[in-house]
Amino acid sequence: MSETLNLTRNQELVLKALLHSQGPLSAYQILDELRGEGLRAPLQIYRALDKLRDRKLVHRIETLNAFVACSCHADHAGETVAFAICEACGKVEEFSDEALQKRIGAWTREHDFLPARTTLEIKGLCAACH
Amino acid sequence: MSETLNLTRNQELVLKALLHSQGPLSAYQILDELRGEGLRAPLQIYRALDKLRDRKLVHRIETLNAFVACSCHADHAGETVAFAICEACGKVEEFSDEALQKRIGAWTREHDFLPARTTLEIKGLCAACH
DNA sequence: CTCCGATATGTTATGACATTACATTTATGT
DNA sequence: ACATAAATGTAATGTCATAACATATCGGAG
Repeated sequence: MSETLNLTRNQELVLKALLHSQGPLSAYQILDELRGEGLRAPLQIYRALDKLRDRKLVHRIETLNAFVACSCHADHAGETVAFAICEACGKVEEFSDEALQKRIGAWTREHDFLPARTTLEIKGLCAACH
Repeated sequence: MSETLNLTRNQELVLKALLHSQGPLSAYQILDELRGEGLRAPLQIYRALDKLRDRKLVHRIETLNAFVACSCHADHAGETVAFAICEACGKVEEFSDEALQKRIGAWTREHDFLPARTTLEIKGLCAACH
């Protein structure tokens, strides 16, 4: 799978670290996990993350300063991705809601605002934690 | 006005700095503006910001690591506040959209997620900048 | 194949944002 | 006026992210 994506070694290591993780990881946590693989500097992680984010294989969670592997198997080009973040267990649920996007689009049209990127993050307690 | 809010000196200085600003300010930018008033340490700013945020007089823009004075004169207790951020001129438009909140509420109910705080930030170009 | 440009990597240093810990002062209520 | 809670001052440190520069690797054109 990763092979067909033509990832470089560092990119693949970073993506795997995120895929194996239960929750989001900060760049420095990823670095710590990959020191055994020879990675030493934060920039090595950030560079890999940048490429992975370009390809939508990884998302940044703004409210956590952390990163998650994309769990949406569809190709969400252009789509806004949203997150529900459990403050108890740390799990992050990624979703994309058509109606929500329409509603955001309606607001931006009404206000003549040209949207580029939308960040939507909901913090609370997931089904398992309340 | 500020007097009726019973703000402390530091809180008032920080709030005024934000009110006088065209756009969002980072805590360190606020500090720089207030050195003349005798403030010296980041913590003095962060503490004032925390109190102001508790009282919803100030909001944090997560995607900018910066803060804005609340521009909504209504009392938005419990409401989700959203932001449209112009990447050209830096202006931040604060808004609260009923339909949007309903839609987010619908998603959380469907997924049995108990929401606490929602962050919604749209980056793009404002009417004046495109 | 070999050369070249583009891309990725390695490394050090530094910048930007935020908090911990502790001592002191000021405000508030009884 | 006294006790307690809230706010303040200060230094040090922790966390997140990027700049600058040198080197190596990949992929295509000749």
